[in-house]
Amino acid sequence: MEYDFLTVEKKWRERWATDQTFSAENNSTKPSYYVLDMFPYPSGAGLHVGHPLGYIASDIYARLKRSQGFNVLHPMGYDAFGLPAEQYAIQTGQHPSVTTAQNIERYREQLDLIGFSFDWSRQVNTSSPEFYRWTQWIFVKLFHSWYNKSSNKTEPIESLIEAFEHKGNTEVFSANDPIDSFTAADWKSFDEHQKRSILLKYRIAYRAETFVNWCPALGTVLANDEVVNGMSERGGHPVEQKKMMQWSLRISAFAQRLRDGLETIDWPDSLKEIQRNWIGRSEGAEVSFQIKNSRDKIKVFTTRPDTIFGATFMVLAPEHDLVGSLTTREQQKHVSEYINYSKGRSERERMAEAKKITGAFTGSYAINPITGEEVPVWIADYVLAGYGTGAVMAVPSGDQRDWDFASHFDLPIVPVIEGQDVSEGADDRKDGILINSGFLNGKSVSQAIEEVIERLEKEKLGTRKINFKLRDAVFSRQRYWGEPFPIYYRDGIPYTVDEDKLDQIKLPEIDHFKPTETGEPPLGRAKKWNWDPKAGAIVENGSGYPMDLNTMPGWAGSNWYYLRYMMEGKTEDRGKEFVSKEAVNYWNQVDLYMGGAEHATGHLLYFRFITKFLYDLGYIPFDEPAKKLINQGMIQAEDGQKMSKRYGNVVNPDDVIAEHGADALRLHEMFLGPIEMHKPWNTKGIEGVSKFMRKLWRLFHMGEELSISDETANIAELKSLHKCIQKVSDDMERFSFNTSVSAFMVAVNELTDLKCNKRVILEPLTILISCHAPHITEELWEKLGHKTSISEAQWPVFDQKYLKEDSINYPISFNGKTRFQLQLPADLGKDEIEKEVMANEETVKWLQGKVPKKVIIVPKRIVNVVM
RNA sequence: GCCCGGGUGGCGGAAUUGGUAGACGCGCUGGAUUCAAAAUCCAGUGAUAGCAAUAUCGUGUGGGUUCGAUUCCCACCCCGGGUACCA
Repeated sequence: MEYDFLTVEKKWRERWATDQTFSAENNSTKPSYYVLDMFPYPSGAGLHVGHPLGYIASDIYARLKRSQGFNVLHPMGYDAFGLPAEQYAIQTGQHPSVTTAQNIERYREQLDLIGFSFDWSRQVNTSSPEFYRWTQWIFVKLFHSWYNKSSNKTEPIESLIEAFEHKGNTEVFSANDPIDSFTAADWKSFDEHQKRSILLKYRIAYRAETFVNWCPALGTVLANDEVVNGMSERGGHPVEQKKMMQWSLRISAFAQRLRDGLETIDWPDSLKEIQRNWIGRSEGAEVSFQIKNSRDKIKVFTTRPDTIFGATFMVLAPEHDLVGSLTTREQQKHVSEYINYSKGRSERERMAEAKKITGAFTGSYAINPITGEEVPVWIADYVLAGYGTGAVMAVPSGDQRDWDFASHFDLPIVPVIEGQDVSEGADDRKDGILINSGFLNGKSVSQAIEEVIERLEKEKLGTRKINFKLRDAVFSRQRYWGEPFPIYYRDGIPYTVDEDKLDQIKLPEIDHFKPTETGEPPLGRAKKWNWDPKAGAIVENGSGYPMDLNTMPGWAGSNWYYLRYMMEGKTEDRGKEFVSKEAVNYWNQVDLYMGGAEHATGHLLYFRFITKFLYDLGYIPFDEPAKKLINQGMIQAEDGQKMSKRYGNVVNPDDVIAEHGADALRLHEMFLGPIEMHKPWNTKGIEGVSKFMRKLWRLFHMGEELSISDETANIAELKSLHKCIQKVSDDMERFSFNTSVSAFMVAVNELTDLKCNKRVILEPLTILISCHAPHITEELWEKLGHKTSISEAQWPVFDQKYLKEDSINYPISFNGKTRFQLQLPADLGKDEIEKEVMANEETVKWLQGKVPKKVIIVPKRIVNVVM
């Protein structure tokens, strides 16, 4: 009888479900191991064969760890808030929760077919009130915290208030935007409105008017990582810069720690590099330029303070705060025309026309703090309002953009490094000897940087400064299908709903999911969306304080979901904490996190950020969420194109499973190539793994009957088995699943040739294969008479002694070319081999009495005689 | 432009530390079995020359280090990813 995968797979699918074979225990004496997948967004399209690739790999590893005696947490859930469900709702009028529930059901069916060892009892759904109640709770914590740069950690806002009460804000060193200083007495004289306005500028979750990415087509703001080439990541609509009042998270305060933390985690180098570039650290100095005949100062950031003698003009971003006061009467018209022009250019136009040089002179002059020279102040949109101070000292000899600008507007270009050629363009050399630079002449670049900064700091004209590209993350969205903010407003000041009342803040029912006629977010349509703090309840509009109308972005739930899985039981039963101390102490960090590299600057950064935040406040005992991360590649269509409903090239896993079985699908996906590689789906190849499974099945059977002997094994059989144990164990430990599949294909072929049907060989072989192909091995395991699941079987132990050989064939080569081979006993030492080689008849014949310079012996490989 | 990866048969890919390149699978060729097919099994399969043993060449290109290089170093070409007025 041939292997009947349909019947066998159905049997074990049901058995695993009823026995709850893979549910993890929080009380266990075994060591813990946490294998996590990036949970899917349940879209209407269902899964294609590319989606489960990472899940299969992590499932294999989770099964391996179980066999090795670990208590394994391997959960799954749904990242269910988001735009597609909402857009579908706008089109059809169906509530997003209805379509989301349908999609989840479909996903579950598809996932179950593949035979994953997920602990479904711990499933999470970010859009369920029981879950998002805790997302809201974390937001409340973010709101009631500030970043203390002196202790370099997050602290409760109470410690800031205490500092204000004692010393005002002059000695508080925080990661907030600069605000006016005040004394302890001032603070005490402020009313609540004033105090709260000031505190808002310090909070980790704060509301402020900033330049944000506004997408008119989606009707919402977007975070930087959700914008690709000036277009929205979702839908590809144009995005423009707009100054708006929005919630933001102060992730920039964590920039240095997010960068440093990369050194402590085992993540792919390429991914760490992407995060490093995104965080974008640069060392340099902040320098103040006094404006001539004015009290105003322009602060600039530069990484090259040594070139300050070459700074022949200044450029401000058109949005810079000082533009108004610096513009002289004569230049007024000119400047405002330019500001209007640059406002009218969309982000995309600016990118497309990057080479176009534009700008306007303000009429003012700044005084170079080192040379005392007067330099003109210009505005131009090649200087970004959002980076550094929004102003630069332009050094056209060293910076190409400054050079282009200087050439176009006929401004002076002064070389400041020996040998600099500025006739054709800027000459951006990183080392050399300074010239035309007063007291820096003759110094090297690195020396000059140090001396300028020292001088600036001594004369209080500037400071050493490290700048980061990482911007604070805009956290509010003008959408319906997301977590509502637990925030209400009194006199325009945000207040949080009390922690114990958060379960009141559920998404309100509304009749349409579009923005209101007055341009408010969809929640503006809710008839009952006011808060009564005394009653602790949502009340009819007009009878309480208005609630915030925004919702949180898609990544709000996904940045902490991994902690929720640590709690036992269904979401609604998981107690009064987002995660218990006992659970988080037992499971600790994620040991293996599997997911796509496309989340490098989004989810994977926020995930690390929120972990550091919760660590600072003492809720969790670690400040990096995942020790090891593996990025699975993408499976493309056979022509290398992306698999998508749009291109009609989707291969459905259900169809593959119906034809070849789930185990064949699993083996085949692993066999396609290294896990992290992008690769096209190959239909032909699956025949190979189907053939392999039939061979495996036949190894246990004689005709229809199970045919297993209790004889002891011979050397050849033991050698075959132990070769396989060694290779498969090594390969799986380094996540090389394609070669581990090869290894047991080799073993099955060898044992078939040896006509081996011995229990002592086949039983451990089955365990080796069980992680990759769980259904067939479970069936064989039961046929062998075992009462427990194969996932509880112990991983076989490798024994070197079975691989030892009696003799080794040494290829003998002279000057790198092989001449002949010599059979020698395997246990000879290097000296003995050399003696044998030199005494050998053929060697003597070849040497003709000459003495070789050296004889190089590489054990088991080759003997090289060098003349 | 800058920063990371990578380039091996007809194809997907092995080669873990510098040590017999091409494991394993697909495809292809020939054979066995069969009325026939499917399935299965056996043999072959980097290129060139040869009946063969064998020889020569061969890991993007050119050079270098080494007894020995897919692996290390230098220069270049090509492909993939990230990022981009970041001062």
